[in-house]
Amino acid sequence: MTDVARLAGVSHQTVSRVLNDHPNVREQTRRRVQAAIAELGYRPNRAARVLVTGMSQVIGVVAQSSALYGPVSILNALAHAALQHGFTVSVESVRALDPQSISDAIGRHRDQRVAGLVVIAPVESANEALDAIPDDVPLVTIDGDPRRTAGLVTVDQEAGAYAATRHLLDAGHQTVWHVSGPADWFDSQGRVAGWQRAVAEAGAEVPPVMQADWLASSGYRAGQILARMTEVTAVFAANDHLALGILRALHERGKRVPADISVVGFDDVPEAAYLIPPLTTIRPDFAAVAAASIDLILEQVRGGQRLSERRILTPALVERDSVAPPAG
Amino acid sequence: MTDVARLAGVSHQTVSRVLNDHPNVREQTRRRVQAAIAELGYRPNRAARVLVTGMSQVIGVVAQSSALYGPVSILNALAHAALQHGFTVSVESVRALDPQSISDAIGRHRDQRVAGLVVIAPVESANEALDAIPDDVPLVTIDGDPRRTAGLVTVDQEAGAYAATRHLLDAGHQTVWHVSGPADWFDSQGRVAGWQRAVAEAGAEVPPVMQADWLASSGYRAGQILARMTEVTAVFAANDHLALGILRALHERGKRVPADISVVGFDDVPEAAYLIPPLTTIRPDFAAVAAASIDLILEQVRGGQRLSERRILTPALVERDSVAPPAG
DNA sequence: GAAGGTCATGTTATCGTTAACACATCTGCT
DNA sequence: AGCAGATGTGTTAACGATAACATGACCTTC
Repeated sequence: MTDVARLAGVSHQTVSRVLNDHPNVREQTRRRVQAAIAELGYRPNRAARVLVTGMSQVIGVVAQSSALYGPVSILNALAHAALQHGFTVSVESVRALDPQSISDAIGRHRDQRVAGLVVIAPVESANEALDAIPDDVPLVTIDGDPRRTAGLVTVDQEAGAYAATRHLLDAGHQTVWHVSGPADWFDSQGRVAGWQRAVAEAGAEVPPVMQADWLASSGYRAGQILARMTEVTAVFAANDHLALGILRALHERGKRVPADISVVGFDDVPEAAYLIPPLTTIRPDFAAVAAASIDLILEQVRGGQRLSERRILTPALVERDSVAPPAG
Repeated sequence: MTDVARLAGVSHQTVSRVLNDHPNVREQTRRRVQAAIAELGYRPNRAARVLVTGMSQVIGVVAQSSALYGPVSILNALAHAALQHGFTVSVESVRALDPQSISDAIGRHRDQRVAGLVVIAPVESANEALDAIPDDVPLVTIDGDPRRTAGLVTVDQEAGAYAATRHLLDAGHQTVWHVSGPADWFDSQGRVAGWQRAVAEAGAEVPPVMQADWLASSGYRAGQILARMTEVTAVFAANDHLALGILRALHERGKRVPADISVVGFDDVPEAAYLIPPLTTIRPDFAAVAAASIDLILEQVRGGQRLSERRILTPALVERDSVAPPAG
């Protein structure tokens, strides 16, 4: 920086002003400094800036490491959205969402002096660590506890589940079965709630929830059971991978989809359109979730205070070929 | 840090020595300092340390943002492997792997003073940006150009493809067709080469390559063509999602798998075992790729010089139900 | 034309850490 | 006892940026 200042014939402070777009610099001086920067290929030292300002241009993200489509899509979109505002994201992946792991990850972020924190906190056990974060750190949770008052961005799981179930009922099914994600995920809870509401509103009997995790393997196991029950004609799976496993189990036992049983998924993974049969599903807008999160966090960074605003995004139904009227 | 020093009754330099595990500190002093650190909840300021040492404990990773299973798995495993050595990874996701985007990402990493760089560089266009990196920056490329001499970690695409093709030939098929990934990916090129070698070695005719990308949609299109050609009895797909699309297209046109046509994929995504039928595929060890990369980069960080070592990992065949002898 | 502003720039102090060197105090050996 | 070398600790300077204040030049305004 000293070299740049010397070459441009100004003080280092003026260079700093040019770098930070301060208003009080003569146009001519600014150009001279910029030329010197370009000529020397100078790049500012972030660490020095962070040291003196006490804050980096980085958004810290905490997420569970997984290859699940939803979280991965959100992560990618977060990086992209942040970049458009001149920020970088730094992701701390945790193995499991226990309070200790989460607060370790948050600690590592705070050591880096991140400007704000985005935590993908889909389970209850995250709350404890979240509550321990000092109030002066901007915070947004994605898929977090709907009951918490902090900044929250999420897709409306209940509305999506309601739409999926409603779609099956509208096709003429008496009732709809549900294969759910892990019980401790808020996503699962919301989807169960939306499904129950739709079935109950239709005056139908609400079948018991079939508990699973998010993977095709557990969908397959649930499907094996569903295939044995002759009264089942419609299933809403909590995500597309579960649906994939169900499809396979039904196929194995000679149940045709959608002729014998209709299935709806959730997420609209890229493969959904190429399953046998193409899967009707619910599509959340992950890019919008990310954009809203970055928006909300930057508002807090600029304002210097916590915001407890919520942004809830409604997902859309994508119709394909896995739903038909019941056989009878 | 000054507070800690005062509480422990030592100088700040001694605190620094305790923090960095310097040998010349009396055991008793060390304990006193550690107690003070714990009592005050002191955490060192990374930025100050980076400023003075000129290097952070961060490994910079450059990857294309995508939800593809392979890259995502590697990313997660990299973070985990780095953490075990006290390092953090920082990922810069680029939209496309053009030279400009890559060198921007590398520039952002260097501004942060990363200790080393891991670039997932599966296409030729990455080379240009890679060559522009100064020699004193530790560098490892994953899935990079096999012809480059820099540190390289990759799975042996050719061996995997050879095993897949061999497996089909061993089942009795006259020849094997191949649906390939994008032509500019080294992964694709390696898989094509392995497939060709196996077919040629068996003295069979090598069919033309069917060009696709990595997505189920293009697998579906390729499958529609394959299904029309009565002589096709065995297909090796460059990845599992392609295979998924192929499976669907074959099913639609009344071709049974594996009775009429056998299919092998690549990657062993978690859903592979639950396709219709369960997919025989090649499983690369992504965790091992990540571990080798971190290993190799840390060796360079410690040694202070570039290493042009290569670590090539052989993937394994996973047999399921999508392969059978030809019908005739 | 003197007072008071604004504008453009420079000077100095500071952020929190590690490096380099200086200085005691021990240890073991002759 | 005396001295070399190890051991433990303190002092000072630096890393590269921004903040806060100081300064001088140029406008207004009455």
